[in-house]
Amino acid sequence: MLDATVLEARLRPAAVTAAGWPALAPSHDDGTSLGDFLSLGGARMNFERNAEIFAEDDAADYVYRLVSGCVRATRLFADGRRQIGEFHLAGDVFGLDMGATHAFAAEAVDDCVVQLVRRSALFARAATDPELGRDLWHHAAAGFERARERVVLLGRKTAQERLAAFLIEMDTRFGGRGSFELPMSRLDVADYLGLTIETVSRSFSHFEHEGLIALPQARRVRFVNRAALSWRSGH
Amino acid sequence: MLDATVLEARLRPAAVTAAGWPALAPSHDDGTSLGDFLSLGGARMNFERNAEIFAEDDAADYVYRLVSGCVRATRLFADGRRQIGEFHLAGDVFGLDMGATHAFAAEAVDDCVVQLVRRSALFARAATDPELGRDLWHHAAAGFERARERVVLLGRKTAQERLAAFLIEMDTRFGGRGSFELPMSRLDVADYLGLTIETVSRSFSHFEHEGLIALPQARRVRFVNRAALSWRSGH
DNA sequence: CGCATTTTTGAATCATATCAAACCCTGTGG
DNA sequence: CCACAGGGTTTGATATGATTCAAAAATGCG
Repeated sequence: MLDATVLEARLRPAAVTAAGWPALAPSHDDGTSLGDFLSLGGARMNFERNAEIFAEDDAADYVYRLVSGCVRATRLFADGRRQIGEFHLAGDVFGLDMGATHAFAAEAVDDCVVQLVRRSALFARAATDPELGRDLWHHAAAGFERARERVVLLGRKTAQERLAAFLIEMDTRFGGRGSFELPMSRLDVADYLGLTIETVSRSFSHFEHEGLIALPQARRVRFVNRAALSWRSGH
Repeated sequence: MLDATVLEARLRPAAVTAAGWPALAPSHDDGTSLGDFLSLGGARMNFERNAEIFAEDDAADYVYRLVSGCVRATRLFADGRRQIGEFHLAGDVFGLDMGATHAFAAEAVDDCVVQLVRRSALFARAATDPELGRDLWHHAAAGFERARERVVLLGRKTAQERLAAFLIEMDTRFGGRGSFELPMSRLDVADYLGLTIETVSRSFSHFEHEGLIALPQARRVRFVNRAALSWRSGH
């Protein structure tokens, strides 16, 4: 739990330049007063593996911050096809839709702890707090940039390029140590990358046989040749 | 490339065409003070068909508003693959990236008139104008929502579903009259939908033969059975 | 008109999906 | 300690939607 002192430290007054809305290093985690707003004011809730946090078309009255665990944003077709829009990891703020209802459902990939506040409270505060307003823009703009990169990935990359890009993204988000545990199943990865579970599994095996990664367990990934993997991602 | 010097050169009176921008239906544009800010303060520039407005990795110092014409946001791979991130139509604001450089290039699909202001001017104003701050959020959030829908389209829809969704999107943006002229080539459509030009052409022909659309000319589309087309889009 | 560009159509090929089955964990209970 | 069960993962064989290669037909333009 954050106390007021930690909050002060995170507000980073030095970041405000003459321009007013400086370009911050893009990151999944806002690490800004938006996150702090959620951290401090938010009620806490637990969700177990596969629990629905909110459904598509649910009223978008709350904004969420993931304290721990992993969440997937999903869109389900009538015929069973599924697309995962994004994965959220600890620290990420999600559920902040523009319309009155959520455009994607949110489900717990594993056991999750989230904090939530009313969207109206956030907007009310933003009306008087210019820094929070700037952070809201940052949050939306960062989401936009990630989504555009995914458009490129899904529109033009091969199965192996998609998986390589995914592994590098996950490594980066887990700290860039080149070794991490995936919280999601192969099926989740497939629905994130616009592929089938079999193609994802085959691509994993392919990278392992090629010596780009090691897979001590199915969900445990260790980079053996990061440069080659990065090359394979198609940049 | 568009550095400040080149910009100055291009801003000479010759480049500034005659009066008042036409009252075009704002498609993606918010129609808010963000658009107004660009409309009122912006210098005007013309670009002819296929001209580059800015390149990928160019400094993102300017924000643009399309007065007339159509612009494509493109990402080019080293091996020639291309993905179009979005099409911008009259009224749209574009080029407002979060980072220091543009993540996509912008090119004129047909002859275009754009207005532009320095991003720093926009941000400076946003620091003191809460309404403009809110509009910036709106702009980014709307872009985010569109990009997410495209993730679903590219990740899970068939070629025909993609084209149907595209035609409905274009019709909506052109006023929803069920009859419109596409400004872009089949190749542009293909690179927008993550397909090849042949597959796009075949899908057009298929819809025509099925009686869903009429194609008096290749780029002139008239809806014959909108409901069926909408159904085909996979929603 | 004649030439370049764009679009359409056809045939062959390929990457990925689909169908099917085996494998491998990990927890449970005899 | 082993048998078993169930979810998750991998692998194999085949099918298919989209791509690629090729060429004809429109379209537009000087």
